[in-house]
Amino acid sequence: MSKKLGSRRAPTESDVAKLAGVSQSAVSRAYTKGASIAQKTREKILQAAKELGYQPNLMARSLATNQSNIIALAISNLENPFYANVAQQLSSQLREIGKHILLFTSPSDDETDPMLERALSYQVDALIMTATMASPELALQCKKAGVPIVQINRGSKIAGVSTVWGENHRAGEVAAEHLLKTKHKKFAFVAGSKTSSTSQMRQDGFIEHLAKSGIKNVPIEYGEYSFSGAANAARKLLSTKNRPDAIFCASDYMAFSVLDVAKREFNLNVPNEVSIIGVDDVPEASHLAYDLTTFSQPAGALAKAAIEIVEKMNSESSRRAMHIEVEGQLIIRGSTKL
Amino acid sequence: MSKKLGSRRAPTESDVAKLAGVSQSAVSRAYTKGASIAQKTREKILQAAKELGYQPNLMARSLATNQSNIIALAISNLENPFYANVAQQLSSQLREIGKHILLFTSPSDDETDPMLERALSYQVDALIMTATMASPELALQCKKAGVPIVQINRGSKIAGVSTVWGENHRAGEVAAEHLLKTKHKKFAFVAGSKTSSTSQMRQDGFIEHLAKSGIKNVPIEYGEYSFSGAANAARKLLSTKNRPDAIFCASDYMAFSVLDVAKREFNLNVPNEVSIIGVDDVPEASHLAYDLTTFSQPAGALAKAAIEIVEKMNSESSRRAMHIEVEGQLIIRGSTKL
DNA sequence: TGCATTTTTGCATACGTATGCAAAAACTGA
DNA sequence: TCAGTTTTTGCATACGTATGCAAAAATGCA
Repeated sequence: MSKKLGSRRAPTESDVAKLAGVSQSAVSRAYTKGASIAQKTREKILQAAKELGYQPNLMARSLATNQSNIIALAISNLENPFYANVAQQLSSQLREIGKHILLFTSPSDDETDPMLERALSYQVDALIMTATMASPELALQCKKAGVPIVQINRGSKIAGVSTVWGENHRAGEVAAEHLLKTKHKKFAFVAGSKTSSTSQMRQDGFIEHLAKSGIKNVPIEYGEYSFSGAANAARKLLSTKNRPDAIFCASDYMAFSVLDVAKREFNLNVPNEVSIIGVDDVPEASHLAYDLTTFSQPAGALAKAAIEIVEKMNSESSRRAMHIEVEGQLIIRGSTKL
Repeated sequence: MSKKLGSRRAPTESDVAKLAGVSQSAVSRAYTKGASIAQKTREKILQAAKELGYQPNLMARSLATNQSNIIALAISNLENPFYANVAQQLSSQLREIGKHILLFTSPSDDETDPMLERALSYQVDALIMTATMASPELALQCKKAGVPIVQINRGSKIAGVSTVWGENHRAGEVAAEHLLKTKHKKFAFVAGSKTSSTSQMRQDGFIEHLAKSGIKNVPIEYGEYSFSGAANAARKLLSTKNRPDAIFCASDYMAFSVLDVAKREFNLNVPNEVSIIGVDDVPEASHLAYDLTTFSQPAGALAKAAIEIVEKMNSESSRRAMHIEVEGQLIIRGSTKL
């Protein structure tokens, strides 16, 4: 019947100003930390604002200040609990400093997503990427726009891209060391994807450490970081005549799949017939169904480091990329024999 | 050394206009679907834009049009794979229509989050909530601002709040029916939280259907939708002298925990000594470690329904809340005996 | 009290895009 | 070719907030 029933536009600073009997700029200053405004005036304004239910229009603010308090998060796969966990951590840590996440999920791992350039349209303060890689063009655009890029858990050869990661090389070493110490003989590795530097480093640490003890020709299969891919890798590894008694997986998520296959399809006793180690220590790893030995990669610490970088680069409008390595440790559970 | 090395501001429509030899408004029209502009002019403009690497400033656009193409997603717990899945679905479906998600994670389930009011500051086009409830005040604010609220998988008694959910009551009925048909005798229910209408409906369906067969006094424990909460619930249920041989859980996530406890702590054979049914059919439910019988609640369909509502309400600037129920089905796996 | 200093205030304008309106240009048909 | 019609264009202004600058008010000090 009526045209815009009740949808009067939201109150603005001018409305508040009128009610409080001051100018619009005064209202603006009342909300700006450290602005020059008398205490009494501010109170009067906040009172008026409350009365009207005023909420600042962050789009307008962003336009004026050229920063949005929005951070773009590119994530490939929320189903992988590790990344879900990182997202959760980022979100809750960012909310404490008044920033929010604009979510970009990309269809597949490890590909560069053209959609990401649109993120820049939102004037985001930074771009945090997990398990996706920045394309050189994107990096260039971001550089031009002064938007820092931080990659969590992926390396980058592109200058100007910051990185945060766990102790990947050491994860491999420590896994190898522990498996050697516990008298395993035949080793195998389930890698992520061929292009993943993270997976590569874990692999290097593992293989190199084994080599020191004279162990060569460790079989490697690619699980592509997916559940089904890892299952296939496990099937290949476990059906060879020379079946491994120790499998190191480049991620917990894949390790779960390998565990499933070993136990249910091959009827193997874990850990007595085959031990399995993952990397990440996602919450599920401690669930009794998996009870997975794993090298931890704490999502909270990764998130914290990424945010630190973003804040620093934004406040100093610095262009120099930063790199932070976050410590992990081996968590011994029931999927490896003693 | 120099002040703002290379951080020239991003090109604007005016820059493009100058290069293309047209007015700023022409550039704007070149990007506006259905605007009045000659084909040749548009091409000239797009060419110039490409040359400059121009990206529209969505903040400015939002300010002018009063809509942002951003949808706020409030989610309590990304660790619960069901919600991670819903988020993933929403994100990928929204990207197809050029919209994006601003993520709000709240610390705890089922609480209303004061931070959410800030979402309105971003001029979001809609607010989608999963496993969190809109407070009446928030609903009022949204109504004033013309921002539709859609709750996924939670009921709401607040007028004007739309809802999307699975067949909760039927889930309980079907679970009860299947357990009866397969000769179970002693039943139990692991509920979510006391305030969750979803849990309540599943419970009602379950209890009522059992009552029809003369089964009364079904024990109920609250798992609070958390892994540890469900573990405690399972411990209580399984340590009674009259131990149940069939447990229905209000979510897969809790069912996993119950499975863990039954198998590892009580050394029970699942399904021969106790059968377990969940609700959701998250991807993990099909993993061999759990192999969980469950009543499905398809995340993709829920997301689709939610988006449908948002689009409809926005295009018609309608105020009438909508309610959609999405069909599910019982997926029989190895956690229930035949 | 009067002058110098500091604090607070309002004015004016900028941020980048969208759009109503009128002017200009491009068509149409005879 | 010309008048009438339609399409395309530019001008001007609006959206809501931030901020440099100068005016005004408040404060300090003698």
